[in-house]
Amino acid sequence: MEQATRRATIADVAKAAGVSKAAVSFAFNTPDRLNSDTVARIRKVATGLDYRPDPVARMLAQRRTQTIGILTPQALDVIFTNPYFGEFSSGVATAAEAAGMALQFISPLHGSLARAVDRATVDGIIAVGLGRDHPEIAHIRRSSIPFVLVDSTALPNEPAVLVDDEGGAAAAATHLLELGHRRFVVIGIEAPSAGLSADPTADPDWVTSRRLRGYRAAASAAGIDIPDDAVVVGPASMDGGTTALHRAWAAGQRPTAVLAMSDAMAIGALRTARELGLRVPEDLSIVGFDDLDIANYTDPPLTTVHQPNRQKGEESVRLVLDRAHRRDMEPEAPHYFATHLVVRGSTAFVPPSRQEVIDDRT
Amino acid sequence: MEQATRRATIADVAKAAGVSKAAVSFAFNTPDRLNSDTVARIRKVATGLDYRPDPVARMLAQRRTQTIGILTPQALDVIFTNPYFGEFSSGVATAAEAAGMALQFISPLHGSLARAVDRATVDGIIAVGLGRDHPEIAHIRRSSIPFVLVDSTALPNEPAVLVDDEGGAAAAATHLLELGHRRFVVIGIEAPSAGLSADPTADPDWVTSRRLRGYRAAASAAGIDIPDDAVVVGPASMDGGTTALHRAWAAGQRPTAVLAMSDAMAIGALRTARELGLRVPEDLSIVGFDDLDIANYTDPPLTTVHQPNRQKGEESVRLVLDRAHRRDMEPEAPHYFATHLVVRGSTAFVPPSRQEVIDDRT
DNA sequence: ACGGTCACCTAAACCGGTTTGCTAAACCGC
DNA sequence: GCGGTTTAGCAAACCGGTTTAGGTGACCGT
Repeated sequence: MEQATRRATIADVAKAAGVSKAAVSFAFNTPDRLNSDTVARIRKVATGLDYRPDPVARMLAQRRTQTIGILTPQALDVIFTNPYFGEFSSGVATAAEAAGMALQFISPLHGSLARAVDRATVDGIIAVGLGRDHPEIAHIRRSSIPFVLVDSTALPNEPAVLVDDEGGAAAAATHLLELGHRRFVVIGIEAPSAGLSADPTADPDWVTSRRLRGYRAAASAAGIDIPDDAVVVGPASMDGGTTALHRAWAAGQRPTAVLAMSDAMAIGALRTARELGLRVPEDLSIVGFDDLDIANYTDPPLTTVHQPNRQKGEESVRLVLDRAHRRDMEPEAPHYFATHLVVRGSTAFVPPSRQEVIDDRT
Repeated sequence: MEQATRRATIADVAKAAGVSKAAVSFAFNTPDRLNSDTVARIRKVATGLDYRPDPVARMLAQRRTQTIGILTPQALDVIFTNPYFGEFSSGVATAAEAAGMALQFISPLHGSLARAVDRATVDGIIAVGLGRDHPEIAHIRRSSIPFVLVDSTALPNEPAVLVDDEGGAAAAATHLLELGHRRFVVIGIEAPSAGLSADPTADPDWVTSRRLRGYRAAASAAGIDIPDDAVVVGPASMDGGTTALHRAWAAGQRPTAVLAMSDAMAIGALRTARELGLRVPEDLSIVGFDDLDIANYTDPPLTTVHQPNRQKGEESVRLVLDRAHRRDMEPEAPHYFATHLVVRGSTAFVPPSRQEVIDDRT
């Protein structure tokens, strides 16, 4: 009784309907080429056989996959719990869906990004946060798959989606300086596969370097120095933020304000502050970066640098699709988005009491 | 000068190396079948030509895609910003990576989940949160792609990953009852495409129904009633939680405790409490559900029902891969995970002052 | 009655790999 | 020096669609 349950192929439908494979294909893809009665008949037979064209065969024949890939140097399990990525991907998804494109995530497979790229069946790649030191950039390039770089200035002649990191960072620092703060701790994002390089700012293209330049530019304009030992880094997560600030505190840092390079880390810092018995913003000001949805829901609500996360995602697919369609390869200028400070509740004037504490430290 | 930049195919490599296509294929996949010198030569030629086997052609020939799909009835843009999904997907990614599987997201394409399923090139599907009312379940079934249901009791005879929703919910309610609370507001998750059905508990399989049963079971065991108008629903987001609690308040509800069915909504409720001038937990207790990472970072830290989000993801891929490999289709029992209450700082004894407020209401 | 159009449909090539016989040569023991 | 077994590699079928280049017959005007 039990059928062999092999799916019906286009040949089965053709035979059953007494037409050629081509006719069946036409019936679905370009029905205008067929008599409408024939189309109806073929469609009916197809439905009866529960025919569903094999998407893989279709991809091969058409040489396009209708899929775009999001590539990240970090493993997916960390990516998916990073709300910044969530918002960015959300933007990607919006635009991809509008364009009828499916979405695939490309991340190191057994540790190798190159292998993952080779196995990816995509028409275009959106590569997020690839530093100059990532050799896979060259690999992607050679693969001749259109791509766009996000948050990376590593390849100035390739299409890219960027934000004004330095400007945003400067605005954050300036805000704190205007509130009277002079002693900062900076919480940076560690490079993904930075490997052994102890210096998080070794790569001048890495986001931490860019934002740090912004902080320092504003500070030095006010005659203030942000020394290297006031900079701590960690993974861009809440836990990373908590740990980083604890580490700075343990190392003797007694800031009145914290400049965090991501909201997730800022939320972590918020917790460290509680654990240290510091009230925010009365005892310690904290400003984040990203302006995640959740920045509005913390207590106090987070002062942070806004960047258009979802919009960056949408723009990325626009660029990569653009490039996939007209392959003329004219080098496109990087697309820069503006950033701006959003002042909420986590920053305040520097308290005189804390000022003493600062002078206390040796 | 400029090459035609067509990628080298296996035929090109074969010709250049003076061997057959089969030999090239063997050189990469089953080198044992060839003389090792030949393998080396072929590999060298391939490298020289920058040959990279077309993954699509390979999929077609092998009839497997090495990809698993995560299917959701909601659009991807909402999924990606839902931290519960993030943690679940994180678990999926971990196990998928270990198995060498790529990950694809399947969500309604131009509004149609069925169309999205038909276009998906996956070896297995992990379907999250599909209610009994989703007709696409039948579609997936017919498609003969192995699948596993997550958070859905709609198909008792199919492999599924579930948690003890009722038990967890009962534990949450019991905890509050023991703290003396008697007046609750329940914040539920609205059904995705519930459509016009005003009643969020219309579908007894829907997560909101399951958890509500748990809350009510515990309450009625204590002789307490949770009336329908103490139940408000919204999307499972922070904003959904904020709005829902505001709506309940506006409708005259004056609870001493809030039972939220997701941590995201609980965080939203936390904000509503602040906006209403209520301190948590002094004036209002709030307990969430999910035990997201962030539940540890709110102020106060969130009392919530723990469920193993990542583990559910990992188990899902294990089940679906299992089913894909040995296709014997023996119906497997649903896999249930336990839940348990995690008491943190957002719940406390009901305050006498608030008790008066309650008696105040008309 | 005949060449020309047009509408409709087909045969066959193609996409780029994998896999299944099968053959030819080398090796082997006796 | 002969049958039997390995070893190495090839040709061709195959996966399941799409697409191109015709072919067939009906209709049409003259």
